[in-house]
Amino acid sequence: VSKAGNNERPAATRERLPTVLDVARLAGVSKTTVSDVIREQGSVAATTRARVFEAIETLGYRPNIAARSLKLQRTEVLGVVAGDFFDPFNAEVTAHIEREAAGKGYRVLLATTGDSRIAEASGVQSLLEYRVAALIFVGFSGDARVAELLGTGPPTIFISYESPLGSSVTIDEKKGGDIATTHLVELGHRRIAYLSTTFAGQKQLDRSRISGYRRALRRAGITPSDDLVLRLGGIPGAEREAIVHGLLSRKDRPTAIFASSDITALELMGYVDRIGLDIPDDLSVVGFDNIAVAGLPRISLTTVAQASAQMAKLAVEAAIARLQDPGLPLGTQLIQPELIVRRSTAPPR
Amino acid sequence: VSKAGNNERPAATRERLPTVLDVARLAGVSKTTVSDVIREQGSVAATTRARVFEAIETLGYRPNIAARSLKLQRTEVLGVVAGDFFDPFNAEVTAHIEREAAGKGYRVLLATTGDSRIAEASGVQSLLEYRVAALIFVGFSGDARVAELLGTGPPTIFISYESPLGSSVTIDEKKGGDIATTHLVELGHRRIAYLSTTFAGQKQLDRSRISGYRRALRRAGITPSDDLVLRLGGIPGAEREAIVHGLLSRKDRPTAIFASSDITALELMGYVDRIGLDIPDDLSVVGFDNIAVAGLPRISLTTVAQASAQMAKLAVEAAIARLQDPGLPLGTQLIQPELIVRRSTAPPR
DNA sequence: TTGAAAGCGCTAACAG
DNA sequence: CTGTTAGCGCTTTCAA
Repeated sequence: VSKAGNNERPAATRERLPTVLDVARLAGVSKTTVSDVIREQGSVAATTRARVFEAIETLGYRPNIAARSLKLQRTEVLGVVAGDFFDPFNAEVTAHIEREAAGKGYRVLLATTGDSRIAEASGVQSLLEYRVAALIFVGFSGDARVAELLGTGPPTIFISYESPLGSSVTIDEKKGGDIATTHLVELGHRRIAYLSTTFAGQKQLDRSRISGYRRALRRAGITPSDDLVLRLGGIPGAEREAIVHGLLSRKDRPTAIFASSDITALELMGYVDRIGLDIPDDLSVVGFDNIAVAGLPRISLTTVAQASAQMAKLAVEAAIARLQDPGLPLGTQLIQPELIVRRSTAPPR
Repeated sequence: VSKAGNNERPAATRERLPTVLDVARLAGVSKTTVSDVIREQGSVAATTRARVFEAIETLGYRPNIAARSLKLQRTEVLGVVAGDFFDPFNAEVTAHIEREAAGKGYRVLLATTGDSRIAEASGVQSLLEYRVAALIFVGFSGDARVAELLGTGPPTIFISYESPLGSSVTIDEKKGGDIATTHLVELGHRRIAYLSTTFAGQKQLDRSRISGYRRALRRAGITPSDDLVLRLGGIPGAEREAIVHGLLSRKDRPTAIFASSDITALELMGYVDRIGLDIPDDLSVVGFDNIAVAGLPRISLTTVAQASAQMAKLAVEAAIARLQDPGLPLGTQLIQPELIVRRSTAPPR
């Protein structure tokens, strides 16, 4: 890390930015008129308007949003709380939320939690201090402190979570777990394991997917075994690999694994490759999310697709709808999961 | 998409949130005292303080940041302008920026551009209206309109870009292009192509990496050929594949390709797999960025690493330093690129 | 140790 | 069609 200074003149002490008053003076009108021109409201004579625009231009005037929000008692900012962006699913959803929000004139204020409940709670607290117009959770731990904060908060939308605290946009998680497992059952697998590495917080999500997994097994006449359910959230990487290694070394090792997310499936594939087992010949793997990389030929992961763009769109729309009509009832928008069959699954041999 | 309403009572009309004044009244003190307690300033008697805290608690009071910023004439918000999050490199850097900023008491206000200059300009404009304390660009198009906006703006830090408009945190792009190409040369390759799909905006970055590529070729006594430089930014996917297919169908086809980013390399690998060529036996591929998936066994992409966490940290630190001392000279923090050799490169056969 | 009052930049009555 | 004025919630002199 080297450092190359350059000889730019240091920025002069930051002078005050121009205000409506400055513009008004320069244009020879009152504050109100300037305000009206900016907001395209009231009726201002064309010539006056032109002068105002000119003044704005020459001064480089930019409205101060903080002052406006203070007066208006509302903001056009959406608070987004997301786990982290190392799971591309979160990043993709957040990107779509931002695009969607920007299209509707809203900005996104971000708080990532890095899978820490403390960070989650303090992030939410902070977003609330900014008086965000609405809050969108891209995944939620269910933390009680956060729930309490939300009580007096703005409209809240949960993605991939359901709670009476707000509206939800989620796929049918249980059904997702079911179709993934059913796919494996139909291929002829009997010993099917479940693997999750989602952080300790994401309990609800884990539970729904597992219950779908169990339902599918039972329907096929297979008794679910707790032995085959590995929840490795919060466990460090090396230890995780050892546990998976253990699972795959048993004489009655599973012939298929349903991973609770693509990122988990990818991690698993790494372990499996290192052990020297072949996917799908020795082991079938199904993921969940259908992140972009899952479709790469090298990966070709069979997975349950969540339409991230659609979910983001619905979440933003729901947030704004609740904003415009606070009386709107809460509800859940349930998206249908879709199985994407690729080459990581095959009949057991 | 089905919709399940539930019977929650609709939120009552949003009553005004409590203010310092409400707290003051309840605690039987003045606004000033409340303010002092909150900001842990001045000297307030312990008993008074306790009463104030109690009032805050029962009222569920939360300071209004907009009002505070208006008074203080500053915010603790960092504006982040990023291309999009479909390139995991951007997502990773942004995630690190957010973590780093949060640790220092700053929030991140986001504007993604989706590779559109219009979105970039309007996003910056909007962030400036929010009076962000500093701006961090995760990649920049170099657009002149934006440059103009920045003239009167807050401290600006560019990641992966250099400009007199602000400070920079970037790896030595030219050297990166050089070491990637040199690696291929040393393996014995002579016909080495360059491929980029970065959006039309990212010219500077493309240019630096290409110039490193050319330098390495010349050093090896190879004359760079424009024929082998493919810049496919802005060209739709199907057409791209056809062009790459064309390149790889020539009788004197290249035996190696240096891709300007991992995401481009991944895309390329997909095309190559579909053509039926083997990597690395028929074609060596080097990427740039070292995003998380590049290390997956299935991908095992040789690449030039950019330390995204470090870059984010330096960018946030630089931003805050400039905030605290506006007289600080601009400068570039140059990070050294590092070649990560994996299994996508081998000698030509 | 506490309180009164002014003002940050903006919008919205309400007059003229 | 334009201007005056009050006030959003907060911090900060300056007095008491």
